[in-house]
Amino acid sequence: MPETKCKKDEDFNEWYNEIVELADLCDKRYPIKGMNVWRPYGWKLMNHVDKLIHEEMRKTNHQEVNFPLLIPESSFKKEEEHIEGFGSEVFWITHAGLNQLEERWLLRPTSETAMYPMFSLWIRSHADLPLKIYQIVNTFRYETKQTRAFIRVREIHFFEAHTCHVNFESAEDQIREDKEIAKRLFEKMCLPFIFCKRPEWDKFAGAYYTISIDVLMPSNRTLQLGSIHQYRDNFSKPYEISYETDEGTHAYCHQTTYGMSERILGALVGIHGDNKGLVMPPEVAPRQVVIIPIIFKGKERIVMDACKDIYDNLIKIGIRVHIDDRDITPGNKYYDWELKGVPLRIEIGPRDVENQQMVLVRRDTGEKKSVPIQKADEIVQQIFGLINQNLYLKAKEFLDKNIHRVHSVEEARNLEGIIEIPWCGNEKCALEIENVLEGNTLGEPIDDSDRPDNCYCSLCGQSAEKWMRYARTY
RNA sequence: GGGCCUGUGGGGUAGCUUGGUAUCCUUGUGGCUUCGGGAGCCAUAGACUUGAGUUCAAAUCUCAGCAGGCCCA
Repeated sequence: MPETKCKKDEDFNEWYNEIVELADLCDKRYPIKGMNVWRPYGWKLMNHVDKLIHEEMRKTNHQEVNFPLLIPESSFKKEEEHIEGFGSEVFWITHAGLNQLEERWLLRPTSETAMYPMFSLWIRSHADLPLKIYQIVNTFRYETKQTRAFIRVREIHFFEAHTCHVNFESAEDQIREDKEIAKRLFEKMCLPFIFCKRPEWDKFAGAYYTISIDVLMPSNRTLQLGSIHQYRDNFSKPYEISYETDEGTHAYCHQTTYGMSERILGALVGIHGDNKGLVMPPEVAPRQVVIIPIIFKGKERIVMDACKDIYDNLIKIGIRVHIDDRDITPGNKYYDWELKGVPLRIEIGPRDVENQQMVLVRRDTGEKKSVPIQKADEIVQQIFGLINQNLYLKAKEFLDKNIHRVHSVEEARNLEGIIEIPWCGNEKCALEIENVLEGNTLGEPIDDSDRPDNCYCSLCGQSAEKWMRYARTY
């Protein structure tokens, strides 16, 4: 049985490193740390994830834009907290050709400071609001820590939505919509997640508050897949994004942003994969069905014809299907497509053609069965449903099993995964809990209104204000 | 910022202690035979991170650079 050298449940990090290269997702040999080459299969996969995002944006009336990569230093420096947060990790451009630039430029670490001077020009009246735009572009951060394919990189494949609203309440409505987008999107990718409201000292630089979207990787470390930020008027004031109200007065906009990256791909690989390779949910699989002809001498024609019939049948209902007619043995092809995570395999040999049957093999369970060729379209769609359900439930079960609500650090000490523990609201206590638990503060749950009544801060013993989540993170 | 380690065909490796002939697996290419879980045979291609030094002779020893990994602050 051919499998990865490193086993997923023995050394997850090594397994992950092995799999991203074996499956042709990326090439890490590019000579700059944290900048990997997207290979065709990986890029295709990313495009399919992006396609789901584009769909959501269309449904929610966001317009796509594309801003320049470079930002003048003066634009960047208008919001103080923002500079402090990003200052140490931006790439600077100081020269052009043989000349030193009069004003330095930087590669966007995110696009607030590129967009907001333009927003200031675009928005004049309440009729221009809400403004809802987004882009999917590369952003740059000079990471000094260890980099990891798709998880911690220096050139980030970044989705960012930016919105402007007449007031705080309207921006809050946007955040409600953002949360719904996340629920729909990640369900399609079979990725159960949690929302966390990040603690004051760890929110996005310049934000009023930040909500993170976190998944739990098999290593029991969390991976943040996205952020939703409420800016209030923190940026609109320094960038002078104001409008004329219907009463003729002037007011500053309230803003939100929504960010996600190729970390989604990291989660798909890490959460669904196994020791045979990737396991892709049908929604994002570049190839959803692969047909393997089993050719015997003299029977080439009838087998290929049957394959073609099934192919036509599936393509008609929009399935991404591929006939693998390479001149290598069938077994070789099986391993290849299992490595790439194709959800469903169809085998057709002379025996099947005779019986008007085909062999179906599920990637997620390995289950194999013969079904009538005529019903291919119907059965394939039905099985996609089962695969989605199975992948989601497996991941959900793992997540639920590893969220632990406890009342003291002693109880938490030997637990893996995500810890929820009562906390008094004092930053010092939280940081000390981080030390004791050797984890990071994720934030407080927002999706349940549970308050830790009659509970006491697990550190100082004062009456607890909220549940706080801790975990080891990527 | 401080410390430690590594660099050999496309990939994975042996050789380095004790200087002299670069090993094995995989992959690529051409051909014949094959095809229900990585088929076989034949032919063929392909590497010592860069520079300097020591030496008759350097993958091997020394120094420096570049690149990567890990640990600490």
